[in-house]
Amino acid sequence: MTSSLHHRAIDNLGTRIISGVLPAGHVMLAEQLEDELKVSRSVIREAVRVLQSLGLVETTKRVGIRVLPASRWNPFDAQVIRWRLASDARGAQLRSLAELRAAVEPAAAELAAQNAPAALRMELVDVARAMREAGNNGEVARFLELDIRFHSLLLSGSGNEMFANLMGQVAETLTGRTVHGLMPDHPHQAALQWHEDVAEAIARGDAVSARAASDRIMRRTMSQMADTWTEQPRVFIPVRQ
Amino acid sequence: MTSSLHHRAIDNLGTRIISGVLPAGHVMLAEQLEDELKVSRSVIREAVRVLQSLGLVETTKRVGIRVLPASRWNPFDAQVIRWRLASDARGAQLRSLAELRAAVEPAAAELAAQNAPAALRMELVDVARAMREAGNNGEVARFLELDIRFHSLLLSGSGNEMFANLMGQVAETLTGRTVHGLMPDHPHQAALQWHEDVAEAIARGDAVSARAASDRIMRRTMSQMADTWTEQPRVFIPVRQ
DNA sequence: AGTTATTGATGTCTGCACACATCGGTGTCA
DNA sequence: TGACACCGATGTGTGCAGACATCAATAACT
Repeated sequence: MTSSLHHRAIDNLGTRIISGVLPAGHVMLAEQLEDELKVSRSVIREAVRVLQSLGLVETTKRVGIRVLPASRWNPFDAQVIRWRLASDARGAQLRSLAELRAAVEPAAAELAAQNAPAALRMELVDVARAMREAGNNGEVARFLELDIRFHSLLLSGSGNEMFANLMGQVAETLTGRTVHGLMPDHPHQAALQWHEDVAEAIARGDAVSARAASDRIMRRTMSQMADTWTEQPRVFIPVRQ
Repeated sequence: MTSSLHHRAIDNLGTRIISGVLPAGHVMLAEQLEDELKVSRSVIREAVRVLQSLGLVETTKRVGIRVLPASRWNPFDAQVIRWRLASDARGAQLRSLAELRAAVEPAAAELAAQNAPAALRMELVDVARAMREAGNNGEVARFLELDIRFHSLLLSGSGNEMFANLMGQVAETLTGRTVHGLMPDHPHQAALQWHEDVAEAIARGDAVSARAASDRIMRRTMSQMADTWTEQPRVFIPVRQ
């Protein structure tokens, strides 16, 4: 299960590294981790190997297990994102995800207008119309469900597996926004209209209009959230020489 | 080193899974992999744990190690990308990366104009000017080097670690384009000008112009490459219910 | 200063006990 | 007779313990 010793060891170490409790440069010994987590060597070793593949640690003979700086972490890994969302860097992570989404969704809309399967285009139109209904009726939970489905269909319909992979993060973002009460009970008519515009443009294969409408949604979303993360420190990843 | 038994086991299995030699649904046994790769159980177990975290396999008691479909692979993992570039799906992977880059770079330019450190802005201008010089003189190798640095600085300067993480992939893309002779010895003047436009807009904090100029570069790049991957099959990732 | 020996950590291998999902047999009931 | 629920055998991953191999940082030596 997800609560095997292996997964618990990964989560324990990953949480402590990303939260900063175990800072970059900190060196640990496998043996020390064994009695700290009360597990055997194989559990520690398998966990360390996974953390290594995520860029969280590196192992050196004669030295031990060294924690790597944040610039080495794989920022696209779902688990890394989850750990960051649970840390002090939550705001910065949300901003990064929002910026990525704002960049990707209009491109995905353009591609979906060119490539999406017919069934997906039709469902997109249906979902956009259902969103208006749920939004006008103040059905918050149903609106969230439809909103997630709309944006998932959009990303999936792009035919770009990297775009599609962002479905999970988008769903978490939208859910978080609703749970934290940042969504009005009755979404703005303009936003509802733009969703329908995107769906209909994709349905008729109008890539330019699809991108434009999606871009409007994203710009509005970004400007709404901008003040949430004012003054979140930015992490600049150095350019390797 | 990277040629430890552990890494070789990961590479062996990863290559075979992503190339399709080991198809989705195929079930392997840890013991069988031991004598197939002539390594011990611990090596196999640690390798399988890593492949599991990449979404390439899942393990089930009483069943074995099952290969997962491509829709479960982590498309952002550098190793997965490398394996795909070495497989039949090379064209599709290059297209996905190009589409992602086309979506991200203009957004990165916009953010860099707002957030980049002063030193980075100045270097960006210098690099853009050096690119023109190297391009006009037909110094292909130097131009490639500067091109990589320019786009790396841009992504880094955005202050978004996800954007910055694409530096490696962009470098590989640009290098591949040059190595495969898809780049003219003397880059077009318009492209050189747009690079300077991006740099200068970022230098003066003009986010709108920076995005517009970057967008022109990306649109040109995409239209140049579009015919390279015509008829590459697209992978549609299903929306989870 | 350069070279060699030591040492201590990860890397690799192996045998064992345990947990538990699957499968097939058995018994019960309609 | 047939369908179904139960239950134990089986096989596989999971976790553990101990050993030796390997290699690089450091110390010792020339």
